[in-house]
Amino acid sequence: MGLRDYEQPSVTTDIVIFSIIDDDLKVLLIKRGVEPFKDQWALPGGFVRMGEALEDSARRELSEETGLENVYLEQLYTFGDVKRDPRGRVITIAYMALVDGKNIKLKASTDAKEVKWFSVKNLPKLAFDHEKILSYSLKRLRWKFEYTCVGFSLLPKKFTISSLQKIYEIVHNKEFDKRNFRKKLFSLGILKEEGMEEDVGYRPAKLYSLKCSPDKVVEII
Amino acid sequence: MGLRDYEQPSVTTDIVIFSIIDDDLKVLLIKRGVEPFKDQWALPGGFVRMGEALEDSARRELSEETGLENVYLEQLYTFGDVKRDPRGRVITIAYMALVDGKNIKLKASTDAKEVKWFSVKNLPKLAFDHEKILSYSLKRLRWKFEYTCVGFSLLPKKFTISSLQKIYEIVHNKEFDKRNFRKKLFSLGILKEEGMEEDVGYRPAKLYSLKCSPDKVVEII
DNA sequence: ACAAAAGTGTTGAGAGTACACCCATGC
DNA sequence: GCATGGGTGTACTCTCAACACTTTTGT
Repeated sequence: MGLRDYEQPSVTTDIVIFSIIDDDLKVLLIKRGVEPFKDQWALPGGFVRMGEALEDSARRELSEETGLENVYLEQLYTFGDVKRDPRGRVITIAYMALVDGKNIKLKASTDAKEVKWFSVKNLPKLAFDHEKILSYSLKRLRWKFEYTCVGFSLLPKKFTISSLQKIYEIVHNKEFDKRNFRKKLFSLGILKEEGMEEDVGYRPAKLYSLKCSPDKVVEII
Repeated sequence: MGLRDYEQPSVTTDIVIFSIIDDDLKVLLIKRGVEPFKDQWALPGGFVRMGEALEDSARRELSEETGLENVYLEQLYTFGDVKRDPRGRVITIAYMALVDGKNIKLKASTDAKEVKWFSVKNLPKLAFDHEKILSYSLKRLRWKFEYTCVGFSLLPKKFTISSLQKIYEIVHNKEFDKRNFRKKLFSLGILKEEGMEEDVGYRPAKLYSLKCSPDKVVEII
């Protein structure tokens, strides 16, 4: 029996890009330039090309909106409700990316009139089932923060302990004790010393980098 | 721009059905009755129908092979390598089901010549990328066992503490201390008393049921 | 009385939590 | 010398791990 004996749905990838900007957890949204949902905010995404692996499709979207490559990217979940797209049956594979917010220049792409960071505390109404996708990603993000090193991906390669602590405080929306946070991190043996900060207007902090993969399972908090 | 302006891949669901039978972790495989990979073992699966939600497709496969409904089912991951199917571009959404091994009558379905439980320690060569899918599921299974109540889904509604402990020992392939295991479980407050075993040839044990959802996050071990 | 599995407590070690002060630098 | 964030130690609590014997039932 051949493949064409079955009707085929369309397949897209959508990508939830998180970053920390101005001490706030933000997500990147685009304003749609085409129907359906023209002029509404939505997650960046697009059709998977025939010869393109799923992750490559997500990376392509990511790069089109942010110009970034080599960032942390993980497949989240596949959403395939029959009526999630008014054009017909469209199944979407959602990805989550974590990027270092500094040094990103946003560029509006072909399908998007506008590209903007939104605080997760203050989101607009979203197209399709993107609210569902986003709320799922937020759960996953918080959860992965506790059990893995993914949080480090929101920072530059070399970072200070207190910048890392701030990231954790923002994502979990609560404060941690400085001494306990440092003690825990050092005890995990995942940090490598990388010299000192320079040219800051106060006592320079030590810089560290991550020795292990961001996916490594460790209980950070 | 319409959906048909893009070539469309085919979409299937595959399902990894785990059970504990004869004190061993088993997975259900079918022997394929059609090309490609005719006569090779594979995970049960099939094309997603146009008006069918993804999870419904997986439940349909599950029911076709085992006759079971209302079992624990979770979406795992979506595999979409360009060359994973020799017929063309086929993206598959993998699901994992956990079933109580007793009282299952297997039935060969239309696409399958044979249906059989295999020990995860002794698997045959599998069709497509099903070895990758299976190895991913095993990781996820062990991991979910530690952090959630999913393990209970491998048992009947009412179970004894020692049958539960045995499940955990089989999945993690190591032994646990009886007193510590019981203490931990009781301290979680997720068990409800359900009377006693009857007609066993030794001291009857108390029966319990699970008060919470199998997905509830608790550190069991 | 014996076989088979059920059920039960204590102790020691290690991890987590709470808590406050001095230090290095730039201006 | 002062403002800014960097860096450090201790005591208490709680959880986890190790460990062996008595109880109940059927035969």
